[in-house]
Amino acid sequence: MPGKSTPLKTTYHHGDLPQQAHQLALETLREHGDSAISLRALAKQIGVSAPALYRHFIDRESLLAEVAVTGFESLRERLLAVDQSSPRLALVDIGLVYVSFAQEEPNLYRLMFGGRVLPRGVHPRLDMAGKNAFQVLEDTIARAQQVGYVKPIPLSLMTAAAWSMVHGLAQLTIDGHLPSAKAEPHLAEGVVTLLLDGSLANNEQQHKDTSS
Amino acid sequence: MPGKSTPLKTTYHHGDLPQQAHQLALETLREHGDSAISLRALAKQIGVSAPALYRHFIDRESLLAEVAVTGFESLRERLLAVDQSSPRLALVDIGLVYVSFAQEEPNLYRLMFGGRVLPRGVHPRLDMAGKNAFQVLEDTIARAQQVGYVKPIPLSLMTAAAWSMVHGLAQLTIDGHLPSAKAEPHLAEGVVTLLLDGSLANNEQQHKDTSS
DNA sequence: TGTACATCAGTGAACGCGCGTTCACTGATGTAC
DNA sequence: TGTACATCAGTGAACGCGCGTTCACTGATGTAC
Repeated sequence: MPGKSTPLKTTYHHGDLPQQAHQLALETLREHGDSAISLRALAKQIGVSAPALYRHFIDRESLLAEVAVTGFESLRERLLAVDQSSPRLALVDIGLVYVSFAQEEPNLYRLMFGGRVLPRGVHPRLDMAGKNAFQVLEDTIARAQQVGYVKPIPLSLMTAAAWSMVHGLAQLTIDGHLPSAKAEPHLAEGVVTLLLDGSLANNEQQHKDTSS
Repeated sequence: MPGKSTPLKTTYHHGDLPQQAHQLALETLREHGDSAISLRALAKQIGVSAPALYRHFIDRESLLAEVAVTGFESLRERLLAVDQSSPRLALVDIGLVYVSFAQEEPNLYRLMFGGRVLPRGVHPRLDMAGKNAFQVLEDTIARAQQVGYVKPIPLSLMTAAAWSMVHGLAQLTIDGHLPSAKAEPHLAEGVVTLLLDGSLANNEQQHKDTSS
């Protein structure tokens, strides 16, 4: 029965346990949230004994941390895919991609940013992955600032403001405090452009943006 | 032994169970987060049997909901206490008070807005309490708009933007993604004024603000 | 003012559950010679 | 190419735990007359 999906193998060695556990944990997370992830249940579904998982994960929390890490990596990739040819549009798009990610993966997003389950400073790889994703946002702002598009105020303040905005918007919509993307398709766009064109944009000075 | 704190009573009736349970739950939440709240542990600490709590709370979740409700009420009171004589200053202060609340009560704030533990639509009183707190923010923006201080764009959009900003800033700082208020005392002020003076403020038109 | 009685707020015992994790182990795999 | 041996990836059993919740109950309280 355990060899059902790999009928050629006669051995009881699974061969793919860590990846499969990771994948199943992610699916459970998506459907039922992080608190529904249990090593015993995972092992049972995979068809393996629970202690087997301890060959690959130190404990439950480090499995969660791994899932969160890949979450940050996938967020980072999406952010990197944004067209950077126009600093202004890039900023808006970064914000929208960010919010979309949260809306498509609410439970993963909550795990990544929830704070309760995986506090900062405990899993260095996780902290690093978060930083890397965040870095894409900061780089985009820095680029826009070099080109004169955003106000000449400290980059860290600017970034904090932009990040707060998209993060807050993401959280409030996935938690049902603000109308969802379905109910109000243009809310995110409105909010993000309001922030960027208002707070960040340097309206008192002609900038050398290369976009149309 | 159970009558230790109320030595005059000879009866085993507690008399104050719901309030005391509520209070102790709040303290546990503050120190260890919502997942640490258990009815059995609560009852044990109070010196009462666990089933006794079911005289006053339908289940664990409704106790959590009650705690969250009082959280919203206390947030609302703090927001209402803000000086409203100057629309612009009122807006900034509302934002700062909001963020301070989250920083002072991170676990309570997470319970109120976490989304995982208490989803919207399940506890009507909770939803209402959240709405009432939010309303203070909206009213403040509306007032500023009437006076011409903020841009003439839809109130709901404006409110969503302002709320996203403060909520995001709150979450990111309490979860350690942005420097804490201790490390960067002026971050919140900078971010909030950046938003308000930039995105919301109507810079192209003289407004009739009554402040200095 | 006294009493019968309904209601209320507790009790202890128990159900049934799932969890993370450790232990001593066994069988499979890979490697050095 | 064959073999001894270290290492690796699983196993079943068990530890110890706390949880939410239900049950039938008892003793206290409040109320109608």
